[in-house]
Amino acid sequence: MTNTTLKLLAQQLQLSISTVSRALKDHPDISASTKAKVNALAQSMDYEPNAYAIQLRTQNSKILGVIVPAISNLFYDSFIAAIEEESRNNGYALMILQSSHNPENELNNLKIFRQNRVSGVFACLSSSSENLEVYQKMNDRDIPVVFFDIVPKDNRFTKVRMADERSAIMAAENIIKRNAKKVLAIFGDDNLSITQKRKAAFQKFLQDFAPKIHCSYVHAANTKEAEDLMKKFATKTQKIDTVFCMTDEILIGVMRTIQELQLKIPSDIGVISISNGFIPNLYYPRISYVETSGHELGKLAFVQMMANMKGGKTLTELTVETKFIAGGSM
Amino acid sequence: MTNTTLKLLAQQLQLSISTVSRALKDHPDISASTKAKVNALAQSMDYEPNAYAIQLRTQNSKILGVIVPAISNLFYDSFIAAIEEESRNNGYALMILQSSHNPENELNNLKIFRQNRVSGVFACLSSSSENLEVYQKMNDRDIPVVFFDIVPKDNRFTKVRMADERSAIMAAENIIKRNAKKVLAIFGDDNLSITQKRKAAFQKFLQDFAPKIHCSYVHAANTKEAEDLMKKFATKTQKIDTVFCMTDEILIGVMRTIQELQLKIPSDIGVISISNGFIPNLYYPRISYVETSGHELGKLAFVQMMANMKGGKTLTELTVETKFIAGGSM
DNA sequence: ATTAAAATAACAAACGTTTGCGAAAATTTT
DNA sequence: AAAATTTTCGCAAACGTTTGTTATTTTAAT
Repeated sequence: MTNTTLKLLAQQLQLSISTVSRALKDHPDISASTKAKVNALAQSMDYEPNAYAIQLRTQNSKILGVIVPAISNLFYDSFIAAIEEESRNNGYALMILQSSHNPENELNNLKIFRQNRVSGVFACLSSSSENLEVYQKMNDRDIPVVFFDIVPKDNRFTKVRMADERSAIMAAENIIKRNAKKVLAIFGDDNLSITQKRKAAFQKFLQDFAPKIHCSYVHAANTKEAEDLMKKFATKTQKIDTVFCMTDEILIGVMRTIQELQLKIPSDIGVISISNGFIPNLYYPRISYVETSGHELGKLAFVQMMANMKGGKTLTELTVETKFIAGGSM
Repeated sequence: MTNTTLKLLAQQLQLSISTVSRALKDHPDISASTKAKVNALAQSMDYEPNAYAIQLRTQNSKILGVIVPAISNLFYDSFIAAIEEESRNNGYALMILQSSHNPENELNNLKIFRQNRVSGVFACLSSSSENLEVYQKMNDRDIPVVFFDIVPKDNRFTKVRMADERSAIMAAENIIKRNAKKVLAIFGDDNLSITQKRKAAFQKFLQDFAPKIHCSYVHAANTKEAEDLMKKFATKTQKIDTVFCMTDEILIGVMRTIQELQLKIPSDIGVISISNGFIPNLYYPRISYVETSGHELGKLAFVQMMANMKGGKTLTELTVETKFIAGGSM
């Protein structure tokens, strides 16, 4: 069964293609009566305009590209869900590709985006040290690029990200408020700028405002490392009384150890993390966390995208603020 | 800056458009020397073919549509990740739309798919009692539809899903093996056929092979309900010794209560769930579960899609087998 | 040196739309 | 009733490809 086209409708109605086209878009040139006829037939033959023909003619694809490191990820999920919603409300569809943290895939994805003439792309870098030339070329072609989460230093681009320093400071604030004495602070991959920023801010704040607190700074690349680190520090003679987890992965490892050692939260140990909130709520008591909302970030990114597409360039680095969500773990 | 087109290349090279087109696809009619020239220029002007023009001409979009209830979902995530990977390897791109469990959105998404002339669609029903006519129309238009996870009863369609009965039986087996006396079995939304199947199989198996076990069957629509139900049953005089959780959401609620009441796993209470494995591994000890792999399902779905697209109709309902993953909770 | 065959490249139509422009029909104004 | 205006619609070109057919050139065969 072949698709219904304008031509087909036109033939059936003994009208020209252009008249049918205009009738369907409620063009003032067309009389009400023919509009009615056209719409009726279009409905009954369930005509759907061919998006490809339209794009070819209008040079406007109504498709936005998204590159994420992984779809299977709490944070990126909520980010995608947010821009999907916004896109839908604005007549756009999303083409989502994952880079799997691989720059080669990322490049290939961009090629697909260009072949599909996306009107814009949301990109999360798969590696911090990246060749940005290809993104620049997109911008040159008037295809706005909005970087999110893992963004380049280069400020020729529009970027949105969480307020990383602020969130680390918030965590530190609450550690001081808890009156902690001995803290274990577990950070993520040291190569990521996001880690460095958070760590620097956290460290400085603690030293400035609570120099007496003894804090051990360590890094865990994954859940297992976090689990082991926690075990090591929790069984020392000089026990820690508070642990800070920079990511969900770290929190998961830490919590496994806490449950294994049957430590009581918050009396034996206080726990605070940075998270979008899903993982912290899996436990009892709920873990207190500084919220980094992929959803919020997605909304902001979309606004920026629209701004870029409408007006001229808005070359700014915007951050979305974070807030502290009190659970029962501090 | 305008996009590079075949026409542009042809003008620069003083060749016809058709020659350039054929040169780029290594057509035997074109001499090696011109091919070289064409490729060189195409490269330097970084030409990317316009996917829309190609689709218009060839009537083949190389895009597959996916409808999931929610992107932010462990199971669907892994499903999407799997078909994304397969698609990429086969030259397809994905258009992912979420229905948010809303049939109206689902309908609208299908419209977008048709407008974009997708070559096939993977669909997870947002409601069990659904008007399938629109899907039938897709099939009539030679657009294969592969239903996954939540599938219609109607067997005009290709369906893939987890072996729901088997997984429920596996759980029951392990409950018997544990020598449980008093069991709480929490199932999900009773309206879903997936729930009914699992429950029926579970119940029958338990009655047939261990009629002495006392089992309470309840339903929880969300995490909170599961948490409350668990609290109610765990504080009864006649305490339960084992709990079965049909979904991750339920497991999360149950675990919150278990932690709150400080029950010891597995001595005070045994826990078993059906899950893709992420959530069960967040706890200590790790929760034993029957694995339902979205990844596996995705791969199977893709195979079915390709089969449908190549050969004739393969109207079958395939299931992917599940396996029991022993944690320390039984 | 002719002719036949093979290699190479150009022509043109088609895919389904949109849209500027012009033509015909209907209506209003003189 | 003729002219001016407005309403309604059709024509044709264009978007960037692919591909069947044809034309030209080169090479090989007689």
